[in-house]
Amino acid sequence: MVTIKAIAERCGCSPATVSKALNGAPDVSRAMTRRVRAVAGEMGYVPNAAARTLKTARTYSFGLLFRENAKIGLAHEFFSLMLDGFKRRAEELGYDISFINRRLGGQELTYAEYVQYRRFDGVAIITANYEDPLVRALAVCGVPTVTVDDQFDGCGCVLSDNAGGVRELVRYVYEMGHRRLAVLRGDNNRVSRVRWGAFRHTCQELGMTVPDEYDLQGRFHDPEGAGEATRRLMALATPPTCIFYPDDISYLGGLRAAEDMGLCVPEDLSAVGYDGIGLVQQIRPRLTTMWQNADKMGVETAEELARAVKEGGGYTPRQILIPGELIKGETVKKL
Amino acid sequence: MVTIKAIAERCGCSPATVSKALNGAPDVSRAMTRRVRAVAGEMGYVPNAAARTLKTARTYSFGLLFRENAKIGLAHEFFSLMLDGFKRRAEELGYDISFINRRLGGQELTYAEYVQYRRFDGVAIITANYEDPLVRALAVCGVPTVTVDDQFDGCGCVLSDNAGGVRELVRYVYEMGHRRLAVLRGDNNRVSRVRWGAFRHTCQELGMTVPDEYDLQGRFHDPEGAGEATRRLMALATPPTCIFYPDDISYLGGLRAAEDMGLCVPEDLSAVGYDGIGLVQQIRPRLTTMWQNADKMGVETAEELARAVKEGGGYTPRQILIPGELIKGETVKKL
DNA sequence: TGACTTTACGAAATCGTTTTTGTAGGGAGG
DNA sequence: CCTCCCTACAAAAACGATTTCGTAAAGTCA
Repeated sequence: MVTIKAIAERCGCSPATVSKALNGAPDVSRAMTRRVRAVAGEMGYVPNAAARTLKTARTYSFGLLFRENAKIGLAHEFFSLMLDGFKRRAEELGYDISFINRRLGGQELTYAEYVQYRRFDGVAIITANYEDPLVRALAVCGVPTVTVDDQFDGCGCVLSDNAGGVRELVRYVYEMGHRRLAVLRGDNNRVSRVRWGAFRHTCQELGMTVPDEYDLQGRFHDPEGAGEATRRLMALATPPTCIFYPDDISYLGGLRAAEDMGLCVPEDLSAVGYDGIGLVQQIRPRLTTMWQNADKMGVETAEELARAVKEGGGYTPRQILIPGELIKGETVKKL
Repeated sequence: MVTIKAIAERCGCSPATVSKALNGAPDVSRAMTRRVRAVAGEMGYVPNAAARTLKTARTYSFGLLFRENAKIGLAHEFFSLMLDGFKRRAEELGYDISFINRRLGGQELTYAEYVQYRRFDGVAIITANYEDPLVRALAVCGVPTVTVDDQFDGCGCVLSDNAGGVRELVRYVYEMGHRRLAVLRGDNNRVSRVRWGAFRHTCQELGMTVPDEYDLQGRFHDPEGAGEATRRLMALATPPTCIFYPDDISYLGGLRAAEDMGLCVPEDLSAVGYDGIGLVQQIRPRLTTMWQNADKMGVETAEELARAVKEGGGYTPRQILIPGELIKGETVKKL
């Protein structure tokens, strides 16, 4: 491992000068700078991150808590794309990414302790169980933090415009002539509550009442549950004309259940999803859904976090709302 | 930030003793060890990774090159699950994960240089463009490395049993009575070549000849291309009875194309995929395909890498073959 | 009791940088 | 000529841990 000291010897100067030359300090002559850099290059010098961090207390890396304890972790296109965007933009901004862990040697740390151990410049929480005390403790432990899908004091946050998305979906379905809308809710978390609130509110605005039997508690990414719910809804004396599924994947379960009952989408039953999963758009009938700009959410997370790091104590957290985009597919029939 | 020195003062002992007590060195009395640990606990001491690494030259972290420059990066269930398995197992084994980057300050490094900069204990290359000289240079730069889907000198590697998988698929289709099999190949890389070779070989074994017009060059994860190929195949004077798609996602394009031509799967056309994507299994007709154990591939990658690190110079690279599992769906008709 | 070993701790060097504080030497200005 | 101020470099002190070596004190044994 070639060090700064080795370069100094070869150049006949001091390690201090080498360091400054490599970092482009102003108090090194142009000639010396050139010489040092040339020698460093030909000796194959690569700095040592640990030494640099020890001295400067900066790591230029972000700690990432990603879908911690989620049923579906990476294996969901929406979150994968978000991570992709986050990583790409963070690297462009000069930060690299490490996963936050809880293990150190034999013992178990809290997230906050691990972050302190690694001296991350910032922390991104890309969806987690925000009820978890350990997660809450991490968010407020003093290290610049940006969360996705929920909001904490002092932290920036990036949110999908769920209320706006649902409103647009409901209005579209209404304009297509539907008046009997059923909704299957996702897990009982913030996102789900916001969407449900927007659904009820928009229905009311448009003069539609949602009977209790049209309003079912379900889960995200649960095709089986969605199938079951669909069977119940379509067995009602007056079934809904359109079902709002919590997400595109759940819709697939609904579709299967409907087909099993001999019902065709959209002829006998209209349906909308949420997410805009690319893979689901490949299948027929093309799903009408609200596409979420996952990549942009990831990108904004990185940018906001970089901002928080740069501004330090003077940082005022922002709340960034990312709009979706209505995909008018083939699953909502004109009545 | 509470340091070892602060603890030492509070305990009335030297930093050396604190360090040794915390690390459970044998030459510290039980009483002192207890005292130091208690004080460290109540002062909220967390070690400093940078200082430790600087001194010990170990990081206990793996660098990860993941789907670098791939069209579909994280957003593919197969690779996501692999990453999930890798991360989980690596953490269990005491390593944490950082993405390999190429940026350092203003300048651009090679992968190998970045790995040296961060002093990773090991490197996992979870699929990359292995033709890329930078990737090849990384694999042989001296740091313990495990690759997925390709093999390099001195590196461990984890491979999906593509040959076995294809063989099993072909045999199954043969047993179902099919004799006119067409194949759409994926991108021209190692995986694709292995699969194609196994396809040709098994067909020959079973006494089937594959005419040129049944053997098409395509790409992975390309529904549009697969649709186009399907149209060409089904427009032939004697079309195939079964199409082998390069993967489950491509199959979706084929299915759409077939439906557009008024053909039903599997009544008019049988089809098999590859991967066993969970989402695709949700749609009807259920795809017959070869499920790849992505999670296990990730797990084995972590274990092999940990082994390589532990054994150091004495490590003899192993090649780990992960078998898949035939999913008998509904897309291959009994003839 | 004297010699030797063991136990338990401390001093100090070290890892590779960065950064502060000097300090020569040369040029400018009076 | 003297002073002052740049410029360009060096010396040395950090950063926070680990680790080697040394050494008192205590224990062991003949």
